[in-house]
Amino acid sequence: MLRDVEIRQLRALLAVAEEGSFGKAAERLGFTQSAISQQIAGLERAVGEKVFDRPGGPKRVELTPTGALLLDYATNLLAQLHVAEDSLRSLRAGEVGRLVVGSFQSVSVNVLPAVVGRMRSERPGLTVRCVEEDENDVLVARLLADELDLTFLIGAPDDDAVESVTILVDPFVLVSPASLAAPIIDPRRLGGVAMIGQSPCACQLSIDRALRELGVEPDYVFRTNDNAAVQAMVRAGMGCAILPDLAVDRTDPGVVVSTMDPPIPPRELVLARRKGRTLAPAAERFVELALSVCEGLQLPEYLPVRAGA
Amino acid sequence: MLRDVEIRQLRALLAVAEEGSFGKAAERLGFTQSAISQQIAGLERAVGEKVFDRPGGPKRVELTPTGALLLDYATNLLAQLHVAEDSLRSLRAGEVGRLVVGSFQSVSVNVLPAVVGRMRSERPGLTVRCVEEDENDVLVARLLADELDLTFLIGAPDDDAVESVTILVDPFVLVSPASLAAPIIDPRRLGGVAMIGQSPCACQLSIDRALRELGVEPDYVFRTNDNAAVQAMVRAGMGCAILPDLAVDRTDPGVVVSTMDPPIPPRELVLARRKGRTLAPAAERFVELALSVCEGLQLPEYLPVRAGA
DNA sequence: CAAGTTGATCACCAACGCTTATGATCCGAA
DNA sequence: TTCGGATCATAAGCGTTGGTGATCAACTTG
Repeated sequence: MLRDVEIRQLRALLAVAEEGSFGKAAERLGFTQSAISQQIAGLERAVGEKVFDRPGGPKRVELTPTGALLLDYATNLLAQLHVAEDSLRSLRAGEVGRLVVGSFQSVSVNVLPAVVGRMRSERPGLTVRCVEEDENDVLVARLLADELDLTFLIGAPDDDAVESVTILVDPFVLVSPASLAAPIIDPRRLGGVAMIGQSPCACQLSIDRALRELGVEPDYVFRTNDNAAVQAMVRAGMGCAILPDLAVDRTDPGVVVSTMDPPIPPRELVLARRKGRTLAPAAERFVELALSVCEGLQLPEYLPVRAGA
Repeated sequence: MLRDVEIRQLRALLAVAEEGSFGKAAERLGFTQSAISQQIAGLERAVGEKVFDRPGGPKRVELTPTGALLLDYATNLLAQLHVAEDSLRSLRAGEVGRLVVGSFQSVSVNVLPAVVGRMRSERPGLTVRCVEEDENDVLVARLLADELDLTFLIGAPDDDAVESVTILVDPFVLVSPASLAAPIIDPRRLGGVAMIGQSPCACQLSIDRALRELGVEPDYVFRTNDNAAVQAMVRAGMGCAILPDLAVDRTDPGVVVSTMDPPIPPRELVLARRKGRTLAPAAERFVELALSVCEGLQLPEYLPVRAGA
């Protein structure tokens, strides 16, 4: 039945119907008249009935009712193929395509807006959706569940189904109240000092580990996952905090931000994707833009060099 | 580009996407794994990019963004093909299809309702459209212009682009006022008798020709194309009329209907179609039903035998 | 009736597309 | 780490398909 019609035959149907002649149709499609004759014959074999009445001689061939019905669908079908082609072009140009990015607080505040902004100005039609999660593992899980195309993470994950590129090395800084006589610089002096911290996320755990290696057991008097809240606590003189540089509001006159000496290992911000998974061009572009934005961030403020200044 | 994708490849795309495996898809479609591999490869060649990510090993193959986009269209396309198949079935069953029939007054009143009624009870979904024209030639012209699929005509047309079947031989009868002492039977006695006629259409002309051959010059005191009006005029005693039997209302007690002796040549009602033109099954059925309905009409009332009775 | 259309058909041949068989790759268990 | 199992890719073989070019047959027109 119709199961074995070929697109080529539908194109022939359309051309013949419009031209009213096998020969003209052949010319239009770049075939010989013989080929068109065979294509239509094949179509008629598949359909089981004639699709054209052939009056013979120089008269136009005319569609049978069956042919007219078929032409309707053929036209539609071929049009859809063109639409598909256009969509494909748009996809290639990065103008469309799902783009769901996993993120977390400090990135959402300091990196994402710039990246998304540049994406949107480059590709006005595209929508980027962001999903925020505090836990690294949750982000990885959602990436693997195909809910995310890309995700920001803290540190390259230990999962070989995931591939990641480092986009920013974000050093930890010590934040102390401006009211303090001399700001603390040496983390080893934090023993016995009241501190503000986060609940034990990946980031916080790495800080604690580093402090213990320096022989310091941190004393957290308050914990919150809201970076601004941490900073407000410090400003209020409730204690000191160690925060990723990216999470600190440096315009706040109520706190002093100091590079630690000796430093503790900085956190790495990476952008992760499923290994072996092809991404839409728009997503690829997102990675490039994220890298470019972070380069711009690193130079003025976060360069490791500054640690020695 | 997309210009040379094949339906077979879209089917493979769909099957692989659903099964998550080339092998399973092959099994479903009745091919070998190798064939599917080649079909997908061909599709990817046509599209210009990979359509599936192949993780290797027993993992599911997964659509790339391009593949997902393409699948959308493929699904749609294949669905349309199924719809087309259904439509074709309906057409074959005579459930759908344009059916425009040309007609004229006496047929519209006495034949069409029965035929259309049987069509509609046989095929509830189908709509039959009727176009009424008084002139035979106009009907033929509209048939040739493809505005009509079929048309009733008076007499087989003299045009070899048209094919016709006689569906009814309709004798002319003489209609005289009931008030008349003795109804006229011999048309030769019509000389000098006031008559009601139609304007000179094909039908009227053939009556006049026949009368003249009998040596009678008809004297029309009133002309109208409305058969009921003609009969009303006769009833009112304004004169006699010669009408096709089919056009006469025999339930009217105000007139006397008589078979003429000698008779004049009856008119033939035919159903005409364009020669060499395939008709929709519904139209073919219409012809059959028209024949059957007219057979039913002929027997009780219009049989030529009755002329001798 | 002859000329000039037009579609159908035949013979031929290249290319396609399927199958079978084998190779390469990856995962997971031992 | 290594081996077995599963998966897709690739190569060779081969029948079929689908193209061209040359007629053929049917029809219209002068």
